[in-house]
Amino acid sequence: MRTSQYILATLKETPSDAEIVSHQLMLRAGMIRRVASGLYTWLPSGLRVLKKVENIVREEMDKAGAIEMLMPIIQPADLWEESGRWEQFGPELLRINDRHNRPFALGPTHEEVITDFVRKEVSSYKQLPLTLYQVQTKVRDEVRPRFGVMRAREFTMKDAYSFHLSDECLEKTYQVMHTAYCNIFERLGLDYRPVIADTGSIGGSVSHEFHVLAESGEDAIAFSDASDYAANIEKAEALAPTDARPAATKELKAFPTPDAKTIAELKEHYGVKPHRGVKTLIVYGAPDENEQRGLVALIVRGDHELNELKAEKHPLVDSPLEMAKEEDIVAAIGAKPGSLGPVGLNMPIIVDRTANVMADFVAGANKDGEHFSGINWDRDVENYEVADIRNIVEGDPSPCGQGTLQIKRGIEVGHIFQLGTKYSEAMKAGVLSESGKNQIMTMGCYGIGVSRIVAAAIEQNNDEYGIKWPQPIAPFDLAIVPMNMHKSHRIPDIANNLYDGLKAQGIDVLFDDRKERPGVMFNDMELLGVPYTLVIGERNLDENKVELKNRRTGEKLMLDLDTAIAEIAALVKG
RNA sequence: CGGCGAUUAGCGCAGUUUGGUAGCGCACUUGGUUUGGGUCCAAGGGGUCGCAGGUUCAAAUCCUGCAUCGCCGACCA
Repeated sequence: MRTSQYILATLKETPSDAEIVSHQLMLRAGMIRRVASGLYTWLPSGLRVLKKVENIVREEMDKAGAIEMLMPIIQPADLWEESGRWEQFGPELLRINDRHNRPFALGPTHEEVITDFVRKEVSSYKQLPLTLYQVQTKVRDEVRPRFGVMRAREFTMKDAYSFHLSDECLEKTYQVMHTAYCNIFERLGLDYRPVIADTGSIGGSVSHEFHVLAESGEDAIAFSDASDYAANIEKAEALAPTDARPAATKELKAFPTPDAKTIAELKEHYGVKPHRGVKTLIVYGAPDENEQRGLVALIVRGDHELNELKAEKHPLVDSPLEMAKEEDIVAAIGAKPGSLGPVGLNMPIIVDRTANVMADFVAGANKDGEHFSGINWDRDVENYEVADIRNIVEGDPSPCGQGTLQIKRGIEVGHIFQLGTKYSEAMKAGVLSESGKNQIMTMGCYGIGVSRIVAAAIEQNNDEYGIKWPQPIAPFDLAIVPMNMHKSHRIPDIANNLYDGLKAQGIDVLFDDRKERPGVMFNDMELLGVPYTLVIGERNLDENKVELKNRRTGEKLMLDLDTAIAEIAALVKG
């Protein structure tokens, strides 16, 4: 490609609404432009990267035995009603009506369509197991799109679905896909981790997320410092403390706290250290046989956070978890939030494991402007349950039994699930088994955020000059930058010959043939992150040399003009 | 969905307090100059100042409504 016939579209200034470095650099390097909130046009340079990522994903999927197909973005509402997700999905599912006023959804994912396809086309156990995939545009009407293509409303995703007769067979394919995912992120040249994850709205049992590690990541991941255990923070178990609860030494005593409604204020005005008190959170309980929801109290140590996901999995708690409204709390307890505690509380109480080993602690007195000190479990609070309902914190023991936990941030770029029969059962997707009986298939699903990988790769590979692409996904392998070509007799011929020769070697070359000053060209190529720059100037031609610069290492190599093509080809492809 | 802020040329911004003919830098066009790391000089093109209404002799500027975009929050009692 010649820059004179290309649209480089680099910017000197950073558009003001770009927050994180990948978004800024994608705009500045001329990869994307915003069309509306969360909607982007991919410019040629951006598309080149996107395609390279896509192709690596494709090659590894094919190697893993998955078969590519393509499903529509627009999907009929009936399929979503069948799976129950038409109601369940919420406003993130973008819904449209056609000219006959029939309802459709723009697909945020394709479980319904693929399950419908397979139940119609696959009828015998002999056709299983089967893994199908596509690389396609997904639509999710995000509450808050941000960070450019990182959280866009329209994005490119690779989604694969596997179908099996048994859970054992599903587990086998799941492992194959897990390995394929690791291969993909290795080939992309990214620092990543597979982590144990929650299954969320997609459903199912076993699940792993693949995270690219980056400070700007939206997810927190807990790692063991002594094993390869890694889990999404929302999923990491907080083990029960090994220390036994100390004996009670203090009497239960009320004290006035008119200025304290929060743990922080309690510390500031009354000197109560957060880890010596507990937080009492009131949520709605699971509905009873009359569909009535009572209240449930959740208690965690003052310096800990409630883990919503863990709490809503408790049978007493309604799912999804919902914090009680203030008027319901006042009606049931007689005190407002800020003065609540477990003593004399007339509702089910769930106590976090760590809060359960506290003695002589502080909590609200269930009377506005009053707290108790010297509270002790069993003596002052009799009926309660103990469960793991808090987020882990750095330094907690690892659930794997080895080492302590550390927390890092990551960008979720892949997520794989053992779905089980959630969709196949709802949509009656079965095949005839060996014994001639209809049997519901068990399913797996495997997603990779292709466009998000592009942004994540930049988060991990940039410097003050711009992007530093890993070779396999760079928009171009090499840029030819001639010095003052229009003033030279021999440079145009030599540059053109090198350009043709390198292209013939299958190398993606960007030939900067603009009539620009050298500095402009160097800056643009560095911003765009092209891994190698081949500089052709009179100075070195006198010795029959050209200069090859490595974007990542800054290393400069002087190449002999006659052997340059072969040497570059070996470097780029090796 | 709640709070805050922004909206003036393709991009980055000033002008709004105190109403009086729309500005700067970058980018773009033309000519010259320069040429191994974002040259310099000169001349140009480009705007219904987000939209609608109001006040006024006069509105980018004041008032009202709306839209769009962004940030923060959406359990932390």
